[in-house]
Amino acid sequence: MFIKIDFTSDIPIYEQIKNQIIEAVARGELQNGDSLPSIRDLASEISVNMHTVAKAYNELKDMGLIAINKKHGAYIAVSKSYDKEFLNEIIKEVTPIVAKAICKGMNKYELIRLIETIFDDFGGKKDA
Amino acid sequence: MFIKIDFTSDIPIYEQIKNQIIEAVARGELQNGDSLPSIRDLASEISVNMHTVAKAYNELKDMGLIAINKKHGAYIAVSKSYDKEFLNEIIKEVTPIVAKAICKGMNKYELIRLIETIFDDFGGKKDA
Amino acid sequence: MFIKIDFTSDIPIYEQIKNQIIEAVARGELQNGDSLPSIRDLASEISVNMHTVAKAYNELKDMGLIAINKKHGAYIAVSKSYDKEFLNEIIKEVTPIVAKAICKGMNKYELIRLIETIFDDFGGKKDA
Amino acid sequence: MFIKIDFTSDIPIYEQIKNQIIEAVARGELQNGDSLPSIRDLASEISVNMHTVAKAYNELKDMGLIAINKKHGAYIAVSKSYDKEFLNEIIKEVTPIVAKAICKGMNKYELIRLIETIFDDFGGKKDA
DNA sequence: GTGGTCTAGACCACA
DNA sequence: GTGGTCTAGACCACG
Repeated sequence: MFIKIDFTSDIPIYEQIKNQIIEAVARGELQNGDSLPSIRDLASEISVNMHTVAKAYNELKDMGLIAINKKHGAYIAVSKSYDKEFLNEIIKEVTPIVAKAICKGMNKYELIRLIETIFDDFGGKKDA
Repeated sequence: MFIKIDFTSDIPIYEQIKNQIIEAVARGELQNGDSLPSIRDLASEISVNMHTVAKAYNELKDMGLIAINKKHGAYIAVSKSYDKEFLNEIIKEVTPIVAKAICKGMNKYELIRLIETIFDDFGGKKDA
Repeated sequence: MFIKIDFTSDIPIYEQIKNQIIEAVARGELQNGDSLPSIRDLASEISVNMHTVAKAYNELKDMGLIAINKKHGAYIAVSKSYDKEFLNEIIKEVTPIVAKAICKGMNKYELIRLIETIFDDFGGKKDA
Repeated sequence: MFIKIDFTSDIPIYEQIKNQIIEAVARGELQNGDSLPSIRDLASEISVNMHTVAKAYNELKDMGLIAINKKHGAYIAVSKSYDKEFLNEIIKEVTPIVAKAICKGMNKYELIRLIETIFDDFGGKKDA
């Protein structure tokens, strides 16, 4: 499986798992219907506890990115729609980063270029 | 003072202090040489522990945003220059957010517009 | 057959089957004597395990909604009478929902209107 | 403390904790700002594991009923507003119960009386 | 075989 | 002293 944990990072393990799955979906590597490894399988593969993987999966479920059931385990099921609440969340997350960039003298076009590059690295063709 | 803590948020208090100071600098409200309240004053004003304010100030110092000395206390001392390391940090922070936005169906131009708006809200004139 | 399973839901499948049959009876679509599909037929139709359908049927039998025999299979056999025990069960189920609604600021008349609407959607004429 | 767990019930312990707190809020016994026992205290008091209480508290937080922070622990912080999503959730929960009642021959007015009684038991004066 | 719940006990960050 | 994260290992319900 594609997930790599950095045990020295101060980002919680479950967050790392979550992020890597989100990024795989953004990259198009995981598509609707694709199934994720079972909680126990992934846990043993990356040498973490079952509960840690379970927490990641549950938060992905809450985000509307995957569905979980006992028959098929966890699989990608993206509900593609962003509401005002989601936008506010994004804004809250991005604002301090933008502020930091401004403080360090980054200008608008440099920042936008950066975002664009990151976006395109996910396979921006989809939206070109 | 301009700092408002949301004790309900799950962003740590020291992080909230840090962010609000960063944002005040980005907005131009705080400029090089402006002095920050003393640790004890700010702590008592916003009803938090001195350690908490100290932690925020120390991290701001490490970021190169403020300087601290016994004579003048803490004051803004921005070194407006970003190196590759800083860029990598920004990228690491922004990447999962961009991925999340893509998963939820946001396209590149919507995302860029969002960033632009946030940027401009800080008083983008400086860099236009 | 009229049953649709949502494999994404976290309501167990056997519960979904049960609920949909109960609701069909409430709507009057299924009436006393009407026969239900055989366990294997329904199972294959909605692509679930036979055990799952059997569990749903058994619970419906325990509720006094259907009867099962080898000759006719499962058929609707409602005993329209509720005792104190049934009332207590209903109360236990409804209480936390009412409490939640109150916490969220719903008032009595809003709640009652909601229940009335749900009731009428089942074809309230029968009891008006 | 007021929480009583039924270890023989098939309702998960964390759900029982959640419900009892919701009901205490609905009854007005717990009001905005009132603090809940710390996770560990409540856990030891009702003889369950820390994590079980933590799960209950976290779900209450997600529901917008309590806030949690390290300074004050958990305390009531109701966000009183119900949106369409909340209504849909209530409807989904109530519908099968109403259907069951109809099947058993309950009529609309009996059902409404029942709901009214439950509502009033929470101290309906607030909304009279 | 799948996830869900629960326990016991540990360590850490925040305040 | 508070909650947050993580581990190890158990039992159960669902399918």
